[in-house]
Amino acid sequence: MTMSNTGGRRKPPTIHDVARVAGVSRGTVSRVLNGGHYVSPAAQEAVNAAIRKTGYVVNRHARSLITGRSDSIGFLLTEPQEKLFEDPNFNVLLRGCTQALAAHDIPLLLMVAGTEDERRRIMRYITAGHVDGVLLVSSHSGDPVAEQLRDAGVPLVQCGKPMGLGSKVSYVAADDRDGARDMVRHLLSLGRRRVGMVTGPLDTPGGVDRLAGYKEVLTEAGVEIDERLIVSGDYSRAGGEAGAERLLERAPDMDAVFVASDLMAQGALTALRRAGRRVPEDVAVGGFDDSAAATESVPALTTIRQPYDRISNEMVRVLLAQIGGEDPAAVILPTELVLRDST
Amino acid sequence: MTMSNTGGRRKPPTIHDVARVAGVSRGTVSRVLNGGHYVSPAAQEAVNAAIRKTGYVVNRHARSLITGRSDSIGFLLTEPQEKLFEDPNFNVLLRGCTQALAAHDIPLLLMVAGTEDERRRIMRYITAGHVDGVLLVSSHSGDPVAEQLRDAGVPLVQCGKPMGLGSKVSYVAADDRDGARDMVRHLLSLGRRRVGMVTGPLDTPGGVDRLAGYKEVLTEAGVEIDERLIVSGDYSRAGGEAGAERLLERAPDMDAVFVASDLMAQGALTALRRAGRRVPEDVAVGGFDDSAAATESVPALTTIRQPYDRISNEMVRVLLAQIGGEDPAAVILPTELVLRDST
DNA sequence: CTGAAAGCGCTTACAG
DNA sequence: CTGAAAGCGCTTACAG
Repeated sequence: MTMSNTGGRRKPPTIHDVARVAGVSRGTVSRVLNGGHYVSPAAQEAVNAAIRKTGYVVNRHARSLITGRSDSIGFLLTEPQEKLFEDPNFNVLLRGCTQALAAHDIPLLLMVAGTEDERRRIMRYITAGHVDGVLLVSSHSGDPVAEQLRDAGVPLVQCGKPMGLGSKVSYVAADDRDGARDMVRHLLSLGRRRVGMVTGPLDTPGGVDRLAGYKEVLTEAGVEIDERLIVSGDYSRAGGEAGAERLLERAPDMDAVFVASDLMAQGALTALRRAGRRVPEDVAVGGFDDSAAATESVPALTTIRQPYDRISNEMVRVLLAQIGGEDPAAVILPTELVLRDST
Repeated sequence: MTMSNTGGRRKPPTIHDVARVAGVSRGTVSRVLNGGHYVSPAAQEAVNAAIRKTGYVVNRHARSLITGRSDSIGFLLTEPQEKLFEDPNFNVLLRGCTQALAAHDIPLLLMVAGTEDERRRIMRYITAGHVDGVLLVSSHSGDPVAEQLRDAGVPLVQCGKPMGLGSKVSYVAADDRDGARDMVRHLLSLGRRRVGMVTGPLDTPGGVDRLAGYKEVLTEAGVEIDERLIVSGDYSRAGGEAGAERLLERAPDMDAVFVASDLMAQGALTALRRAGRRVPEDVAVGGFDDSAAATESVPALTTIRQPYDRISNEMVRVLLAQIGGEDPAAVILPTELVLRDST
């Protein structure tokens, strides 16, 4: 049981207090704190008892001053459009990373670099060594921040595959192409042949790779690729709505549509409803992400599940490994087709 | 321009380097860093130039070690049900606080205390002085964490009014009662007389106060309060759906319903649609929050806007003041009726 | 296995 | 206004 200091902040016990109570030197206490190597069981025992008795918690500032590590991680969101915050996927990711780090007793610093000014300030903060590494979440990958951090030698893991080639940056991503393939195969299996697509932004991996998967499966199935059936979106609900509208104009005989995000698919549902098309009877709709938007939509969306829990866990794992000296790594995680009412 | 260290992390410059370049003592550099009092303009100048030249950034760990302050703030989320993360309001709040703090150059540490274990760990972390203060966001206020922090003398601001009386905790909240009054008055002005309500949880201020506002206005208007027209919800979409369903059973003649959150209102729309009621023709629906859910709903929700930007700004302001020695304070912010298509 | 000692980078009285 | 010096709480070689 820790001592409760009622009212006012009492000066917390230091390693010196622990040493005195345990009847050992401060060096020995420190050794116990740092893994217990080269410490006799008796001393170990005495120190642990003293820690419990005094309610001692290590002063991280003092420790960091000497180790040069901060024992904290930055979660950096670069979002020119302030959009990512509204993305339901972002929440899952943030929560996942927070908890994965908490399991290692590492605090997460949330940093938002929306403007050029903020970007500069945060870069200085990071490169001054105030965090040991960075979990980077940006919308349009190929972000200059990623390169800057890498060039400054800051351990870094990106969420999603970086667009810039040979950038030598760690990342964790779902298998976009394979997920898209699963969805389009599913739509074809329903007998649909006029399958439209609303892509993501084509300067993002999710934009490019999901489109690639779509085209591949169609080609493999001997279905001709019709460019009128392809429009690009921006991952926003409004973008999905506009995209579906355009598709209906250009290809009124469309009987299915693969929309590259659930949020956009939600917008597409609105456009289809307005156009008098029944979902899934007239047009089957497939989304991507399996975010909250998928279950909230009416009808609920058939979609491709991105394993966000695993993604955040892997991001943390890879980052900690890199901080520990390992080389950068890329992790691609499998997706899963989730069947609901929209197909 | 700061020096770019390409590849590998070079040892950052210290106050000693700056002193040497500026031709002054480290004490003088420190004084410039800390407000520039008792420093001659010449020295001031020389130091600033040296800082620019060396790219010096203060080592916060060393500073914290001596000042006893951490110069960071914790954003603590206590959520037994992991629910808050999905709440669209939460995002706005988190982003607002992050940016308000960034303006003061103060990093925000995100902490999630979902389980008893996490709560314990985080309490130790906080009381050990690793943050200077805490922004507390909890669903059910009257949270034991708030009391523990207050008793430990940790500066603290809660989002939303604490339920426990006389708790002497700072908080920032929207005016729930007044907002509810505005909404119900609006519904009455439409000529509706059978106005139902789906409340929030009655162990939260938003639950209690919005209900109070509802009853007051009805009474003032000479409309009898019918308990069949009141059901309680849990702020979830599903809860709103179930609530509206129950209301329709108990009071089929209901011609309007005030739902205590947009998310619940979204659920209520689903239930109404299923029951064949047109919104707003048959039943007018009013929400609360003006969250993303309000504009995403079909029809878009008439609602009460909570000024989340101001709330987060005020939370930060009050917390920093309290850290600076001021007494706790309560801030109640006005709400605003936002008219859309559901009424 | 253990203690004494140096030192991490800063701030802050203390003299001047 | 300024410098020299002490000290914040820890870790880590260095002897033993």
